[in-house]
Amino acid sequence: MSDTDFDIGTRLRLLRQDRRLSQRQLAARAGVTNGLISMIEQNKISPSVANLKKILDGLTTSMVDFFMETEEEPRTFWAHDELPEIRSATVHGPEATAAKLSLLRIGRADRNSLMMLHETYDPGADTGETLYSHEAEEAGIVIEGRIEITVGDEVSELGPGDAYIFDSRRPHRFRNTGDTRCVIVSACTPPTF
Amino acid sequence: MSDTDFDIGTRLRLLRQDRRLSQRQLAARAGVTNGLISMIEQNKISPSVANLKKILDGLTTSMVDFFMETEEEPRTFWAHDELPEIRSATVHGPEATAAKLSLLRIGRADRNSLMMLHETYDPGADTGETLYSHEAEEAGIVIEGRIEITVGDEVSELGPGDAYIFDSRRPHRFRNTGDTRCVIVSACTPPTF
DNA sequence: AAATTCTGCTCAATATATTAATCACGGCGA
DNA sequence: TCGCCGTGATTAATATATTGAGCAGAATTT
Repeated sequence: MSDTDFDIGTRLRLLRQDRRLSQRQLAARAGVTNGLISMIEQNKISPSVANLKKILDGLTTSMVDFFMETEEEPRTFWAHDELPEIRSATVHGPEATAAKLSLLRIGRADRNSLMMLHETYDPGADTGETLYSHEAEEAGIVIEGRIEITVGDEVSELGPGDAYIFDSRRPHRFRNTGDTRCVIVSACTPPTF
Repeated sequence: MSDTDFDIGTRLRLLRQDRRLSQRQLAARAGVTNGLISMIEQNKISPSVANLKKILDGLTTSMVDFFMETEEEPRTFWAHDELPEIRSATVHGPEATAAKLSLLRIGRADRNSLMMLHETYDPGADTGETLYSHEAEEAGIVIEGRIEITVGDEVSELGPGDAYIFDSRRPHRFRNTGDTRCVIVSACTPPTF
């Protein structure tokens, strides 16, 4: 809820009004219906990129230009709920209970040479064996709860204040085997995942 | 068919493979299903911008960066079927017969100070009264067929070789009243529509 | 080899976007 | 005031995207 809904609607509306076009006029140019444009401008729907492109063509604007202004400029400070979530998927555990895993990202692969994550593991959450990525190192420290971490053939359960550091190419897995949620703060460099 | 379908699929696939992620891994990160990613990579569907954003977040890539490489660099030459179409909508005439109007664009408002159009009016096609846009001038010459042009209170029917030039702020309308299609080549500056 | 676990792709069911038509509101002219 | 045409918003019907499960093939392990 923090990231997926950036305001396409008003951006489009402003652009259209700048061109002095009504929704119907733009619709005719783009080859879509006016209702669609109305919905989009109210952020009631998320248009397909194909249709968005049609509309932008009608405004003689490119995708890049459109998202350029939507795009946030390089920032320094972020409120917690502004942090983009990477793994929002609900991982289904072996039991019926679905375990959740949340990764909030600080820094971006294409802008920074360092990336941090605020990781929250609900009881039962499990990353599964992950691939070895490019040359990278990652480290972290447990803030709250307990977590079982496997790196290569080493296994350890860490609690608040405990920490880890390893080469990302070694296969690794994080599992919350307890019944209380676990919070970790980690960092990696370079942020190539 | 020339413009709306730029190749998002392979661009996404390349990006994913560069990150050494499988479709499922990426899907988990993005919070969507692997099937969806498969479809998108094959260009079988056009994803919603919301879902594309989710996926790009999973790849720690921004919309701008994504479309940047999709974007064509400044070009000089264009094949006819590469020209982007502005007004692809089928305008329904008063009769049951739907009249078509096609505008192919040469040059872009955000890059050029001059824009040209290759306009094709099927029999019955009609632009309707258009708004007066910003300060601009437009001119054109008829290549094929005949067209009735209204500018302000002046009306004239032009044939092959005939031409026009006027201030865009004056209300204007183009109508093909004949039974054969009409082709016009026009130019305007600045291209603010 | 057989079993296991990947990979990406496909299909029916479902959710969502898109259309086409209509609505209510406001401005404008008779 | 009445009707007419413009605007943007809304609705039910339709088309499309998305899900969730299952498929076959390739690579690894036993």
